[in-house]
Amino acid sequence: MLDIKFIKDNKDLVIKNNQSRGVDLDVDHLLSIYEKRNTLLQEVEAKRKLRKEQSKTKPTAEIIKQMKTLGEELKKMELDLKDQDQELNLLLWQLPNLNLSDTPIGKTEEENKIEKTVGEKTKFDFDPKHHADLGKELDLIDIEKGSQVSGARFWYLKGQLVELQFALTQYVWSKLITKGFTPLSVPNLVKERAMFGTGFFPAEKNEIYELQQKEESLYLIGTAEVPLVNYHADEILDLDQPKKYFAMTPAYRSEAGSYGKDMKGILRGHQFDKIEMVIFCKPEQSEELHQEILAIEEEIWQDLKIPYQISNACTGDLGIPAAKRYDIETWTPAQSKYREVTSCSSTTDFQSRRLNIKYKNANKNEFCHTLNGTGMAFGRALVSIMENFQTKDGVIKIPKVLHQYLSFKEIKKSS
RNA sequence: GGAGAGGUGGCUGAGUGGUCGAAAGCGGCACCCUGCUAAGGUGUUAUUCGUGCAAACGGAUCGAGGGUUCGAAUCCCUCCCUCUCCGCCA
Repeated sequence: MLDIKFIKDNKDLVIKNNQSRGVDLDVDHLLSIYEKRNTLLQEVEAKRKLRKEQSKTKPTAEIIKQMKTLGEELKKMELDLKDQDQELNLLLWQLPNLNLSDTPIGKTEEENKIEKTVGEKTKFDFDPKHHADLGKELDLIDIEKGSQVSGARFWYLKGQLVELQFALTQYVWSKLITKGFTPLSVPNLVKERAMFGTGFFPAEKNEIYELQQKEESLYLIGTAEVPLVNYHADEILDLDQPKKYFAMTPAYRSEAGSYGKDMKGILRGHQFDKIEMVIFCKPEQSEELHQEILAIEEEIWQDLKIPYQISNACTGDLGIPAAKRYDIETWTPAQSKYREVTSCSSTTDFQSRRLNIKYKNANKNEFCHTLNGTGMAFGRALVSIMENFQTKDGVIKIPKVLHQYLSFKEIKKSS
């Protein structure tokens, strides 16, 4: 969320920023509502003052009569005020974060900027198989059973592939511990406020599963970012050292609007396991820490020896809360292209303002910055390994860095 | 699931219809005093919104939202949360 006063003082900048992101929102209208609201607010406050003064003493019958009509007027005005506040908020909620200066301007992901490419695209002297086929042949992925039990975009992973995921978990886990991150085990169901606070609502509401209860609905997290960032909601933090957390959770995504996309294999499902990092820091540290998160993500793919490229997401491809985002895309032989496996964003003070997360500052407590990044999205990591490490005989080699966690060095057909 | 008790400022905790944004204590900050490994004294110390260059002034906030009332921390309703006992349970 942006500061309404900032919007007022930097109208042109906000309009330009919206345009760059393809967000069509009438900022003039928003500001006029704000003006209207403030005028009304002043009138309401004047009336409240009157009432308050009279209420300090026992009033006469005459005054009680007057106050009664005043009360009725006030009630109407307060209702109006509430409407205007709601209208204002509705618009404010939709405003995207401000771009950082080095976020490329563009409309679609086609215009994302490839910052660098690392490693050679894996070469095969045979036609590399699709992970879905490998998964079936080696009895590692059962998509039919998944859809039988839960519907499309669900699956079962089996045997050594699950062991491989477990090895990846241990590997990423210990790496993040080494890097100074604190592991958290977090709620996977959150209240509406948590979703609003992190910026998934209202924009991406259709992507989130809702669990209706008696009264207040709960929502299944699409990423551990949500409970991690909300962990410090309404707090004033001591940020002499940035706070670094990570959590492993399933990520639940309804994938509304991606009908027919990536239907083969396990690239896109309603549920996948993921390790997510989140950092709380002072504003002046956030750009450096963003690079740090990216460096950790890179290190992981380098360790695994999987070729990748880094993409700096253009304005049109950024989510509402992000000011800047890097994606790592690994080489996916069966599709002969780079596919997103991680993403890390700076949300600057967008989330902290919504969630009221401040840090101790000399004169005045200020909103902190929040950053998030994928440690590992296991589904797509498994795809990368399966496809890049396959051999002509239909065997999947295990990356060296994982050997210490496993009792086997390759996955082959059991005879 | 059954029965009960609660949610007040950074913390503890008083306050059951008006003079309460709220006693007192602790903690924090400032100053004073005293020369000894520290104690005492005095003052100050919530958040947020609006008007204003500012000083300042005003509104709102006692878990959240509604209601009753001329007036609500206080009464009523709903929800959220915490705690205790019983039951159940990974």
